[in-house]
Amino acid sequence: MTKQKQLVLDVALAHHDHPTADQLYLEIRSADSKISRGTVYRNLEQLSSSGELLHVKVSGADRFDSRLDYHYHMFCTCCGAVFDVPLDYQHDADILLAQKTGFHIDRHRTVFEGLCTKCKASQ
Amino acid sequence: MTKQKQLVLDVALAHHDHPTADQLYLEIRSADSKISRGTVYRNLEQLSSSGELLHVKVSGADRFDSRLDYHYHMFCTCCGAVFDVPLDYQHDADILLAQKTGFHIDRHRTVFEGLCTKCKASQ
DNA sequence: ATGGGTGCAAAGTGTTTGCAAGTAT
DNA sequence: ATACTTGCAAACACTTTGCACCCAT
Repeated sequence: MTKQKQLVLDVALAHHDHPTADQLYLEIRSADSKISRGTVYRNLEQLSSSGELLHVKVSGADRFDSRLDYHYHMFCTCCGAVFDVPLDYQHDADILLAQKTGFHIDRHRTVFEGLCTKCKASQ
Repeated sequence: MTKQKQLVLDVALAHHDHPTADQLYLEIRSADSKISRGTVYRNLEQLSSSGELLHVKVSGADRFDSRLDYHYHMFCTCCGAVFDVPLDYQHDADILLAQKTGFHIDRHRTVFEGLCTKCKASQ
């Protein structure tokens, strides 16, 4: 755990929205003006594959989440914001699908699409 | 509906796997060697926003699907293949989430991750 | 000294866009 | 004529990578 990696983790964990790698890079950059994009991307990748961060895969730019449990997201198609969703993860679906298909299922990712409260109001 | 757009639609509809835009471009290219990437991408975008194709958003490269009803997908993390999944679309979840959050929910997209039968066997 | 991590810049991948020319109404 | 679509190439956004260098063991 180098100090760059620690910094990447700290900044990512401080977020409760769902920043993209590049947003994190820019923010981290203001704490360590020497750190490079490559290092930030490499460390985000490592941290999420070792389970210290969650990699949220939405089309466009991937995002990172400090919440580690499996949960769903909502993507506002108007402003691009990503929210955590208060619905339970459906483990059953993974089990059922594995039974039906013979696939090995690790997990699923669900992203709801629509308008957040703000954008809904301004339409 | 230009003949380029028709060609894009025909080739896309002929698929029952889930080709990326670029795979479709390369294939279409063999029927019309003059067609450009821009045209293929533009038409795929138009066709999916008008509901003639389904745009499947997976991280990496977006894919297109000839099945128009909302349904889920399974992404093999080993070989990269994308499969349709035999589970019902959970409309309830959209309604429930809208009630809980006040968001306007259009739909959700679910992608299962794991190993397809082939990759599971070869591990 | 050695092995992994870093900064940098270049390359890669997937996609969009500006524009002149072409096509259909 | 007019509005829209095309082909092309350049630009774009996001991410990965090669490499020389640095740092901690």
